[in-house]
Amino acid sequence: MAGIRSAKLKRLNNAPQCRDPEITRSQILDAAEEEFARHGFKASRTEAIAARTGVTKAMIYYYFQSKEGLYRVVLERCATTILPTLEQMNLEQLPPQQALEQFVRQLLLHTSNNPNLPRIMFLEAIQNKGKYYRDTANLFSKLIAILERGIAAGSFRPLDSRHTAVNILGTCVFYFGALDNIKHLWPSKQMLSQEMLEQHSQEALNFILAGVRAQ
Amino acid sequence: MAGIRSAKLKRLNNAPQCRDPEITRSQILDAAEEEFARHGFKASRTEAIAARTGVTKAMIYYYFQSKEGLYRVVLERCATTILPTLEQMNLEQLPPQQALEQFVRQLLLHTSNNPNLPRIMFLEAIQNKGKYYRDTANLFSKLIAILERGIAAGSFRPLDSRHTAVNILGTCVFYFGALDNIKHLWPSKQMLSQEMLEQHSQEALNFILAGVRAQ
DNA sequence: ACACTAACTAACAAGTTAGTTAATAATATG
DNA sequence: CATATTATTAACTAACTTGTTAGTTAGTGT
Repeated sequence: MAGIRSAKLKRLNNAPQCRDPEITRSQILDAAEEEFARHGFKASRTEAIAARTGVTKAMIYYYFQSKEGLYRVVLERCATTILPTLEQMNLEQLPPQQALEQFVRQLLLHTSNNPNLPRIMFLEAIQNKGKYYRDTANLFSKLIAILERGIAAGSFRPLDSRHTAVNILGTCVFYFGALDNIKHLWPSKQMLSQEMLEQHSQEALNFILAGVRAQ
Repeated sequence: MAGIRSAKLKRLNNAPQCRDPEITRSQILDAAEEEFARHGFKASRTEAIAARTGVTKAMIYYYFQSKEGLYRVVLERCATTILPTLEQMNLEQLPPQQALEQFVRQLLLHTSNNPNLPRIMFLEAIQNKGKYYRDTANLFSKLIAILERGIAAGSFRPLDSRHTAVNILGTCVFYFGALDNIKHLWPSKQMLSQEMLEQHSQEALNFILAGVRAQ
């Protein structure tokens, strides 16, 4: 147990109280993301977020004005990356099967890197009816376009593109949303370990490609 | 604006104050199920549940002792039906393909009749880490058994049974969990209408059967 | 060394929410 | 029909949570 003076200079697990706005701000965001992904907006406690960060509750208001302000920034930070990446891939120019495979691979990679994202989006949609964030629309329309191209080309079976898009998205993200419902199936594994994420990605991809293929 | 006296005798939309414990109890349960399915345990307000029912908050404590007591009963009521039904179907005796089809049909029927169930289970798992309810285990082991039988018999491709079980369950219930994320895809439809539920069931079944089939 | 500012804290005010209680209205029963 | 019982309410309390404020500490330029 170090002296009071030195403890005062530390943050969290012996990280020094940094007094660096960039760092503090992003530490609060990280903590908030975890908290919001578990509890949703309303049931999250600003006090708990502050405690995780190792900083006072007042800092949330110093940097983000309100609990809602913090929540908005968390949502924005979560949601930015995937679409631009998909745009760059020029999936329209690939044959439908390959386009679908690339789309799914990218989505799985993205969720593997941001496992909180599906839960935050669920909770946001369920609890706040998308008041603070919508915009899964673009993702869906990209996927639907690929599916319809594939049906027209005869490489996919004659499926309903919208329902199937939902089922594909579901297969990719359900694993993350249901983490705590299913972890008992792998008693000795960490659900977010590299190994498990790769397994999930591989199995999800196989399942999806088999699920749409014209026999 | 009717007189105060007459207003006092009514419940909800002009339903008379019934004073029937059976009815009141189950009305509270219905209201609580909706509320808990939207907000989870912590963020649900007893006041809001009471208001939905058209009864005073104190009635929750009269019938269920505590908010937690009410929540437990809601969870139990949600979760009871599916497993016994599956047991009675003697799926072990059917060939794997048929067993899987029956399993999935039954699960889809059950979730269609109880669309709050998936969301409540999500929220319970995410927010409370299954403190109040676990027991998706039996459902999973039944499904895994069918899959492994099918792989051994060569009627299913060589998939990972646990991951695939998760993907199958996910395909069945994701629709209900993500209701608010996806409803924009059908601007003119009601997501829980008979028509849409049948479509979802049909498409989910096709997707799943195609997803596991050998070759 | 000194003034100045940005980052931060502790303590509190205001509002919300779970749970209680004492009284009252409807119903059943002898 | 009087009385006991059960269902229900209104008004309250205690605990909790958001947001505020007044003041403290650490760094920076002079």
